[in-house]
Amino acid sequence: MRIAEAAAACGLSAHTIRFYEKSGMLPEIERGTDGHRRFTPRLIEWLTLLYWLRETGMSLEQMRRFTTLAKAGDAGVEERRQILSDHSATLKVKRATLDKCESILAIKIASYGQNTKEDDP
Amino acid sequence: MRIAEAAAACGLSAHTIRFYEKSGMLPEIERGTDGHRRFTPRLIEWLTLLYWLRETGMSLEQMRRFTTLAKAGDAGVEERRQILSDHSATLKVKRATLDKCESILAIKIASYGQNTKEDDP
DNA sequence: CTATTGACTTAGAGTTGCTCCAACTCGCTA
DNA sequence: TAGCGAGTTGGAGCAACTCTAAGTCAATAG
Repeated sequence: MRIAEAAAACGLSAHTIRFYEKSGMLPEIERGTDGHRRFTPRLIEWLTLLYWLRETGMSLEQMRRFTTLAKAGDAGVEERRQILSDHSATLKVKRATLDKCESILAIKIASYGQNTKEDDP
Repeated sequence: MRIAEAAAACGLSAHTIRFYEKSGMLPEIERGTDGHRRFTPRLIEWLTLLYWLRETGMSLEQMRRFTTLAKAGDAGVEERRQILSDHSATLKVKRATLDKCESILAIKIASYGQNTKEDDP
């Protein structure tokens, strides 16, 4: 699999995949005789996980740490679990933020019917 | 109200408030004889709304547009409503993203018990 | 057998949205 | 009058992309 296909499969752009590689967030990627990257299904899965982590706000720093642990094998499994469950906790907070904002928006939108001066400074 | 209090009240930092002002996302702010900004309750409300919009991912560009419309008064009320309801729709998408990621995390975390090789590249 | 097309490569500049720093002013207390 | 604390400004720095320029390589078209 080449980079364009990989990008389509995992959700990241080709640019971002290269950027992630350079930033040390990916395992070594094999190259073909043409020097182009070749992506295995395993790697696509990894990229897809990174996509979701990033999409929900994990920092590159955290993702780098996570990758480093994964490369180290069994030793880091406990910290890896910790990182993921911490992230899961922050998702709950983010959801509460969305909910709060939605209710503010609903009130605000409703107020426009009554009172067009609502926003004036 | 001075900038520090305003920051505490709306959730934005003093730095960010100044930055938003310079970027044209706030109405004119009065100054005291000392040249310091004075914040009215009205303005605090406005800042609080911006805080929630930004916190949930609205771009500064959108927020600038929204402010411009608000300054224009009644004329822009329809577009303002549109901006807010568009944003509300993107919040629903974001929530779906969070949910999806949470379920991926749950599966991943569970898999660490069974199979510590799970992540290896 | 060249020539062009298209997908890839790299290094590096640009963008967004802050965040912090340096150097300054002002009003106030001691 | 000296120092403190809260504010002021312009500008540098940072994260996480995102895009551009200039080039390589393989394959097909003429």
